[in-house]
Amino acid sequence: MNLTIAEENYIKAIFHLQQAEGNVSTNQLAASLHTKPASVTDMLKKLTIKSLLNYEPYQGVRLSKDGKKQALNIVRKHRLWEFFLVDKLQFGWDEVHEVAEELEHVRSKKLVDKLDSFLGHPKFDPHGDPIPDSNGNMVTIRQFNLIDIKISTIVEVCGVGSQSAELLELLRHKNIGIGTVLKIIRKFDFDHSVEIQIKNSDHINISQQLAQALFVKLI
Amino acid sequence: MNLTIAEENYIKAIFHLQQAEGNVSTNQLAASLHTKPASVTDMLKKLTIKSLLNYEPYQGVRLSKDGKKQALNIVRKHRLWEFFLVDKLQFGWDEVHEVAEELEHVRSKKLVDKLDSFLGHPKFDPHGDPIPDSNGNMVTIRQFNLIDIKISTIVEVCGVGSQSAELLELLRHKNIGIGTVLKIIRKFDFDHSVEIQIKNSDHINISQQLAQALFVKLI
DNA sequence: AATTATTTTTAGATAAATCTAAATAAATAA
DNA sequence: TTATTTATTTAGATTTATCTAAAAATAATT
Ligand SMILES: [Mn+2]
Ligand SMILES: [Mn+2]
Ligand SMILES: [Mn+2]
Ligand SMILES: [Mn+2]
Repeated sequence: MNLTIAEENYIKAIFHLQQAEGNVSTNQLAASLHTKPASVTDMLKKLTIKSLLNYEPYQGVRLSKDGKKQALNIVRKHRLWEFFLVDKLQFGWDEVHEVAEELEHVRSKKLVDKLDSFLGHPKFDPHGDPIPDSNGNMVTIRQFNLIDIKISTIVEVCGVGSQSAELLELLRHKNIGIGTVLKIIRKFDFDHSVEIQIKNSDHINISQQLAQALFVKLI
Repeated sequence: MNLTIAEENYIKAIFHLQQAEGNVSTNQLAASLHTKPASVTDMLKKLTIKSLLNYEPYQGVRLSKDGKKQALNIVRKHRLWEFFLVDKLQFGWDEVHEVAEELEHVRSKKLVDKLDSFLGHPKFDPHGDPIPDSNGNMVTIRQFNLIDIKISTIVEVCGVGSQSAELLELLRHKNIGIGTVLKIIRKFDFDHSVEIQIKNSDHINISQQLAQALFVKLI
């Protein structure tokens, strides 16, 4: 069954939202897709008929098994294209999201699989998010929020909490990216900021907001 | 001014049709876009309002200056993506048209220009068609129809008359592609077939229809 | 429990892109 | 030159995706 671009964007948004919380509400979806609740309700009815999700009025939605499968395929395409843009075309990691938002809708299984080979079957996209394989499986690593790491621990940045241009601009300025290895030097109770050290360079200060937007793994 | 995918497909179709003939008729466009004449008329009115073409009822259309500029940009994207698919992703030249038909609509000037660099600024797509640069300029080579070449002449295949899967399948079978160098051995008056020789292999016979679908240059 | 506020759905419109069937214009043939 | 055929346009519908405004359901507060 072939989905329209709008339908694919809804399916993907529901997928991401239901990871965090349980049922996804109409308002959440409207906010996430920059559209209006009334439009969301219409689309939910349509996707229900296509049995991509389970929806009862006023109760929010969750993807069906088939819906989840479709979502994983779109996420796979999105992240593979992001990897391509950064790795092959030298885009900055803060510039690729929008473009991938269009490329993800190109329909050709052969294209995706050949792209995957060409890129060397990458496991993570430029933002540290795992790339599903053609069966929808992806690696899961135990990742922690930087704000929760104890002093003196050495960790590696492996993900960011949002794709916003503002966050990525700040990270670029502080020289922090996926794979950056850093040590927690000190934590301040007043504003919950964190002092860290990257490699052997000077100590730098990370605000509470920024620390909460960084996911790390122990090494 | 941002065009929809449907508008871009119309603009590109008009561009290709007006190369061959003068004014492009409603029926020609309908056939080329696999749509109905009534739909074409509607779209022509819309594109006229956007001043992308000059249209008077019953007289057919031609692109305006701006329309031609838009068309060249779409053609550029289409051919660059085709080159990418064949050169980097190992697609066959007979498999790329459909996929490029979607990729050509991804809107990002930066993407196109970076792709162009990544590919090494190719001048021709896998079917031998010239790729416009970012200003809309493309090389023009004097090319002839194979059917018109004299006996004993040595030529190089540089283009095909159509992108149809049927043609490309036949060419693949006969081991003929862009860049193939061949010699005209004999021409038969009965069916206007042509006997040719590729490199030092055996003579093979080319039907009139096939010879008319092959463009070559003198070397 | 009754009132108020919030969320969600329905009703009714609109714009884009398409279609079929009918009307009209242009081209061709008798 | 009139009649016939062909090409093109108009009229009226349909599907998809959106919106605003109003109604209804649910949740939160007195
Ligand atoms: Mn998208
Ligand atoms: Mn990403
Ligand atoms: Mn296209
Ligand atoms: Mn081509």
